[in-house]
Amino acid sequence: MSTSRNAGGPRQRAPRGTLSQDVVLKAAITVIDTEGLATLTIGRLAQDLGVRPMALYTHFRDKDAILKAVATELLARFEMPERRADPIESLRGLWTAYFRLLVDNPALLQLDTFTVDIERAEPRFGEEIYACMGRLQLDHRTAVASVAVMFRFVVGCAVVYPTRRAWDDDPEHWPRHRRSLATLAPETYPSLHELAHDFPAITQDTFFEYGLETQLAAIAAAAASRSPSEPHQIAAAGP
Amino acid sequence: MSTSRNAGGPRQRAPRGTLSQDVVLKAAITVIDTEGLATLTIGRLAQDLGVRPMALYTHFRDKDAILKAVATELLARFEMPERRADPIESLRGLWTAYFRLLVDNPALLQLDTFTVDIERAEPRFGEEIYACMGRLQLDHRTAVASVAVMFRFVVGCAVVYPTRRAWDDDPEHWPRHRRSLATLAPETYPSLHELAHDFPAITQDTFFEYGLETQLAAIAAAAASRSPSEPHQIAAAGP
DNA sequence: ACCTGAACACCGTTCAAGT
DNA sequence: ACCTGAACACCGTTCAAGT
Repeated sequence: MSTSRNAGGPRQRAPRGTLSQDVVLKAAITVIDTEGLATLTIGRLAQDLGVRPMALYTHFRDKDAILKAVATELLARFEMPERRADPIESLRGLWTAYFRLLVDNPALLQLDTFTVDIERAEPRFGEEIYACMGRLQLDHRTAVASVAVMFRFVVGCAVVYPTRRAWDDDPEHWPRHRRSLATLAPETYPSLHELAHDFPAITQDTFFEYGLETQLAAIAAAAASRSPSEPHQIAAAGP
Repeated sequence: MSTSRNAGGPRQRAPRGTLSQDVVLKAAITVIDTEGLATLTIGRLAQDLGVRPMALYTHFRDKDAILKAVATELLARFEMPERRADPIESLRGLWTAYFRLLVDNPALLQLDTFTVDIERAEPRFGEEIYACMGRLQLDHRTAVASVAVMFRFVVGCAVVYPTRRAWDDDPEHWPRHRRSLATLAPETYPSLHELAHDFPAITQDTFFEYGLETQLAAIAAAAASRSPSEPHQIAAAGP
């Protein structure tokens, strides 16, 4: 099951074709997917590949070059959804796909806040997003600001996701949280104390959807106020 | 100007009272504020304090204990704004203060996504936020979801801030960006290509304000639909 | 009680040497 | 051209020893 190529016993010298950029990259991705970015070291990678650490430097200048390649590879996992007739529906699909990409590949956010900039890394994503904005007849400033806000919201959801995802699965988490709220002095913390009786358990995915819908509604409202006679559903992608 | 206590020449043994939890913590904060979290090492800290690395272990169990103390200290920099008559205005002030905390102390986000949970670390913040929600007569579910969305948006803004802040100050950035958009094929990327002519330069702070206002408007709308006869401005914090 | 030297198990990486 | 051993400059940390 392991990709390790050293079967125990005295270690042999690895044959000449053992490594390549692609093989190293695949091994790195495997480590990241199974055990996380923190466990990815040159030594570990060499061990998995049945090779001495220095062998990797023939194929990559340094660890940073490997990480850059990893980021590109993970970004390529983005699945562009089909374009829908309704631009608001298209936006919903696009941003949800982007959210899923970041949540399913948390290493992307750890690697570099810049590499996560899908608008530049995946021009097709930016094109689709701004095509929707155009179909909604939004001016450039409103379009760019809306995209920036949505981008930051999605990044925030994804950053916070790993620590909080465990709460959704732990049936004791919210009861425990309510109990801790109940211990707060009602005089100094009346509002928090009141929440102790009835604290709604909401999942991470629901939080994302709630914020997504709020933002989509704001965009739809801005579009409606701009072209009141023309509902956004029938706006076509003109020349 | 440096806090270093070794004035060159052969190093003397440091006198007995040199270190304390507080002194180590202050030195750690100084390093983080001036040169960032990445440069904070036990060795560097010891050097700044005119002491051998091992001396630190008398006062902190390990580096992680130092980082925890640092996080607490940085969180304590949060400045609670005055409560306003209008709950929406209060929310604006509270979230802006939180945004400023994260942006001025980027180490907070690097330390741990959990420590950044000011709602728990600073109960007064949570209390003020939910007091506003109560004054707006929002049900618990809407209140919790709105707070969660705003929290994630602020975190996203702060995560993205360091890399993008430099763009605001670089007069060549947006022209360069427009030029790179112009190189895209107009047939495959019509919407991006169109943006090349008129790409609005918007600062990080403006992006935050735009999202903040959108979210506040959504909250005000939810409050208005809940108690149509009672504008939120005059809602009092009664029992 | 507090500071230290020596030593250990890790990192990533350079450089010269093998095949 | 590709893989490797030895060595280096870093990490954080344990442990026994100094004062």
